[in-house]
Amino acid sequence: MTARRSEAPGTRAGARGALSDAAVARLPLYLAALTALAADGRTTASSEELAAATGVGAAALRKDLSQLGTHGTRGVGYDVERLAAQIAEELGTSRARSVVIVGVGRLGQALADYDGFASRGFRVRALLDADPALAGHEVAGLAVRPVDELEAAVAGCTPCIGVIATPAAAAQGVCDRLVAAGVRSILTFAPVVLAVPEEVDVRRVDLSLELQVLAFHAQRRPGGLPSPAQAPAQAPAPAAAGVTA
Amino acid sequence: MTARRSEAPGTRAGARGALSDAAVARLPLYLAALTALAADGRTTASSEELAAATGVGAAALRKDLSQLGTHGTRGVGYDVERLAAQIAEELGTSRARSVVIVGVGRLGQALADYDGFASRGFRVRALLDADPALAGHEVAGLAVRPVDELEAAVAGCTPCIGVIATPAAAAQGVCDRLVAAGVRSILTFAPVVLAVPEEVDVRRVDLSLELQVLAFHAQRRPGGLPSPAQAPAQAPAPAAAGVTA
DNA sequence: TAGATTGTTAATCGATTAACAATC
DNA sequence: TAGATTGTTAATCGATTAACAATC
Repeated sequence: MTARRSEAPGTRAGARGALSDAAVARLPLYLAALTALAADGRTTASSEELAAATGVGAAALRKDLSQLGTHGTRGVGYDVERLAAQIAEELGTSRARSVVIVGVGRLGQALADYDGFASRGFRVRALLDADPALAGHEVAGLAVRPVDELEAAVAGCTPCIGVIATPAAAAQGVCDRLVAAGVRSILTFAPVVLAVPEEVDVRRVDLSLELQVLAFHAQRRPGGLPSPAQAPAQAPAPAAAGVTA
Repeated sequence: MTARRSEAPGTRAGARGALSDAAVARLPLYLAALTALAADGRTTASSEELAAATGVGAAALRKDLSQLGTHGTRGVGYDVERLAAQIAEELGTSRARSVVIVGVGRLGQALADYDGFASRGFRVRALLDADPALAGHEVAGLAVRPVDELEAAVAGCTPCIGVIATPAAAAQGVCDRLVAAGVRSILTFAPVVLAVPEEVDVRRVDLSLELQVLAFHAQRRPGGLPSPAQAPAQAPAPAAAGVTA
């Protein structure tokens, strides 16, 4: 039941190397699709179905799964329950994982009671904020603690994933403390590049980046933005009006 | 869908083809780094500096910028202000862009007053929610409107980027309405694959996906998760002490 | 000029797609 | 068996890196 990744050197070696980063990022998509299928009472699914449900190519999907060491059945497809369990195992999602959130502004609060975390085995163990006014406040069933208690909070949550939802200026300091406290996995929402030791895994979600990419595409779409029919040449909008319908 | 660039037809054409998706996603990083440098009073920056600040390779960065049609100066580097302006222009960030947010739960609220949006030229024009109890409530200076008014709200916000922050079950319906109302760019936080016509650009941010990817890496990290005990083996710091400098 | 650094090409690396033999 | 669908290989495509000539 443990990670059989470092498997016995007898099993057809070479079959599965490490999954590529791109492949790993697709695993949660497969898992979500399988969960939905299972909820519908489906017991098997073909690579084509899963591909359609996830937006991934069928060939890529089959390759990912085979590298996982799964066993679909030729002529039939994959066993929904079994594959879901296998992916969950692979992702470490079958075990509960602990999370500490630093920064309890609106975003931190939103994350604290985000359904998608709990339903995938993530348990928020502590909420920390530098603002003393917030301390004691209850969010998502947890009392917000002063950031001084970061180390203590992390100690009570191994292995711990740290989530940084502070303003950009505070992020590196918080990151340093998390790392010093032993946290090796960090998800940050602060729009800064965090410096960390090599063994620490940082993933960054930049909300405004996504919007900027959309804006880029919109701008060069044929009828998208460039033709400002009624829009004033440069200055786009007064931004004053109430807009109300 | 040739990425027809509108620029003044005189600038050495042919030099830049369409930027790859990967390159486009790096533009906001460059812009942020340049903004930070400008704030520090720096007037020029080399590709090496920008690479270090963004975590991108210097060669890749130079290639991206040259495809943008920029002009750095050999032996000197890039003009910080000028390059920032050029990238902002390219991203459409220099013009204010309008945004409508559907779903005003915690996440929607967090997005509504996220600094990173406003500071990059995104203006939230309307907040919509299906819950009548929320209607009229003020969030980030805007009154929440009933979702019935979606079409009207979109009409008052061209060109409009739609942000979906509803529960998964509601997402496709909202998406359909946005598309019908003319929205071509959608950012969704709902963990479902949205079906849209080809001309609509959808980007999806899946918060739990990021956490799952972190969990995957943690699980196969040498001292990461597999060892159940407190694993002092590799762990560098005791994690107990106050750590205060 | 001498030193620095870009813009660009060629080489490498990796990921996706297509195809099909294996096999349920 | 006949039909379906996997697992895997080979081909394609794209992105990153290295290197260096151009040139400020």
